[in-house]
Amino acid sequence: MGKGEQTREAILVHALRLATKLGFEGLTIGRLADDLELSKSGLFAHFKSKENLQVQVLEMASRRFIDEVIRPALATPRGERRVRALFERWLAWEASPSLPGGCPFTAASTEFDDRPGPARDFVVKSQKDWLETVANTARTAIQEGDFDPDLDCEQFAHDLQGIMLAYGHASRLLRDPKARARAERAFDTRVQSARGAARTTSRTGARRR
Amino acid sequence: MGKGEQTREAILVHALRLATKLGFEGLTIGRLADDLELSKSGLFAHFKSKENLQVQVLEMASRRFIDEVIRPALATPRGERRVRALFERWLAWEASPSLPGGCPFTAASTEFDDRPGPARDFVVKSQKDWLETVANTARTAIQEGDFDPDLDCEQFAHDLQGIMLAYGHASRLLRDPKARARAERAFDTRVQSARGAARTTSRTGARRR
DNA sequence: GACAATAACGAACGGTCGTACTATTTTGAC
DNA sequence: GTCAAAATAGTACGACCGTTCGTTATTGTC
Repeated sequence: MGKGEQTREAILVHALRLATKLGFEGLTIGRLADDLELSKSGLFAHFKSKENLQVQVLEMASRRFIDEVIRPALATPRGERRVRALFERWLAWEASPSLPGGCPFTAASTEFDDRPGPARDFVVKSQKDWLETVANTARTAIQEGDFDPDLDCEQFAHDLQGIMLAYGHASRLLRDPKARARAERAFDTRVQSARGAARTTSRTGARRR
Repeated sequence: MGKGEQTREAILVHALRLATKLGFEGLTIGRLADDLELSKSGLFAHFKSKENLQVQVLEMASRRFIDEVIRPALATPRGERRVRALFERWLAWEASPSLPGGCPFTAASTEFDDRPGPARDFVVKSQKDWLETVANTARTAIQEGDFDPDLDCEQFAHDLQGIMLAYGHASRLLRDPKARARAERAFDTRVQSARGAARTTSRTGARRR
């Protein structure tokens, strides 16, 4: 890895940090250069525009999200347990020390929802991918016999999204110490209802139909 | 109402409009003055700082929220119906033409959650009040025998918040045409579970215990 | 209709924004 | 160690930011 790529990486790490606290518009090239003790123009040269910088920050966030949330969850056993892993990994992601302002996609979602452009496009794609991953994981939980075959997996993913957004709202804005417990309880309830009539109590490997 | 208050009101109306689309930091005095064909300094004189402007915009949003969501809902019969009214009024609020970028509190929540100051303080207070209103309404639904007496009303309010946030996410960012249906379904499911063992089928006025 | 109070304006301030250029330094291959 | 290439710095730009101040126009009261 050449020198250029090295500093570019360092810039993006810090930029992501900042973006979670100040937002992606609040993220500023001058501030970034000061913090990293680089000249504004030197930093700017790595990205050819601010829009580009924003997109690259989002791309790094996406890579990290896959590494820290999706990949580990996919390494757990299929079925409800994997759904649960996805959720727990997400909670850890949201509370990650390297994201002091919380999930960057949550911030980006409200910030770009009315601002067309490549940044918005990327956020939309990321969120759709994420929802699809959750829905697919729920589908495997059906196949494993954990979830009701009649479960609407897209609805399930949508509902999980709501639980996660509410968690961010309660913990970040309201600083509610019960936020975590609330999120877990909401999750448990939702999973419970997703089980439906799939199985009653015991965890055999048997599949329905 | 004197001339001053009149234009101040007009400014706030448009500022709220803008804030839903551009955010409260993106809201700019120059832009605001241009749009309303006022001088920057003339407009500025109405508020003594931008922070003040932001707070006053939030205050107007709060007044409108009470008029358009809370008050009408409180005019409906107590019990589950009132909870439902609260939710439906909120959906209308979020889609109101005068709020082209959606609910201003949703935007403000993520924007100010890491920025201390009077604006943040006001948003926190607003959201706490709102959650409390929802929880209290759920409590009356318990009293009416519609909801399970063991229902955790704060949890219920928290969950509704998640449903609403997910609705904004799906409709505003993802432009998902099914967003509304998803939100309604999530709401129905949550209400169903809040009923618990309170009543079985018929809607008599009978109370449990 | 006079006249104080209020509202709106115009110009300017120091700052910071993103960006464009040209120079200088540093890097890495030979 | 040389030398082209790559990375960084320096300077400047026009635009807009929030804010201040002195002036002018409008309002509402008597």
